[in-house]
Amino acid sequence: MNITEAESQIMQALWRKTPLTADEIVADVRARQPWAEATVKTLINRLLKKKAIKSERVDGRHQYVPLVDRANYVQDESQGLLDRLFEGQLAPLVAHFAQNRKLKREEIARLKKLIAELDDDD
Amino acid sequence: MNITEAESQIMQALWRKTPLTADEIVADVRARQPWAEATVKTLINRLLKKKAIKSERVDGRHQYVPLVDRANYVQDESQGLLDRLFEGQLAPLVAHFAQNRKLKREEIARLKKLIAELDDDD
DNA sequence: CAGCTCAAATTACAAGCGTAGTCCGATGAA
DNA sequence: TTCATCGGACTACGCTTGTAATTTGAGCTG
Repeated sequence: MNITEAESQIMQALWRKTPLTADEIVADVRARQPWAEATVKTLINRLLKKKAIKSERVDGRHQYVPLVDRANYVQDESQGLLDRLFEGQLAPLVAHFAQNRKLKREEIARLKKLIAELDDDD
Repeated sequence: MNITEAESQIMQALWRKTPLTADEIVADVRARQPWAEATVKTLINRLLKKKAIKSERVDGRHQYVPLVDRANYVQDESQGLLDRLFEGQLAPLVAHFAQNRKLKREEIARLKKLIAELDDDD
């Protein structure tokens, strides 16, 4: 039930806008990836088989809709990374980026604001 | 030159302690994964072929040493995730976790401290 | 020296994946 | 009605990955 890297391009398209026809997916994906049309079609079919998306015939054409939720997917992927590399926690990741000076001033500002709001919320 | 999920277990072992003999790697990895010894050996060899680790014969036995740097690997993986799912930026990731209430009070505190220090540093 | 033992290297093999071409059936045009 | 077209389904194929067994080679043992 795993969505592969390549397949995730199709999901991204559907997450941006739903539903889409096969053509629209192809167009969206091909704007980003140098794949043949047939390749995108294959990916769509694999996702159908995996029940990650579904299709319904709407007057002649197929419309595709995601069945897996983006937030969910993102959560799983992210947590997976944290688990593999950062003992499951977010702070060490942030620390890593901080240490490696991979944070632009603007990002720091955003983070700061975020954290502050968090505090309020909680 | 890609390190797969399974292979990364061997890397983790070597990053924890270097150098290690094949036996030691096997022991370390098998403490975490239910893999046959042969499997771990295979992974070691694939990493050798990929030049992700090297071995040197030290009186009869082979000693294995990582050639790729952990910080580097972590950086690449993390950035990859950010690129794929968060427009390459850290703040959206943190925001995602925040929104999904995946942050424990303690983690928030840690983040807060981190960000504060960052500010100082910078 | 002949065999045994253990580590290292080689080989195996199915499933998944990236990448894509081909086939088939419905729909519209002539 | 026949033919061309087009979208969707099916087939293809080599590479990678997970998982592991088998073979080889070097040193130890008798």
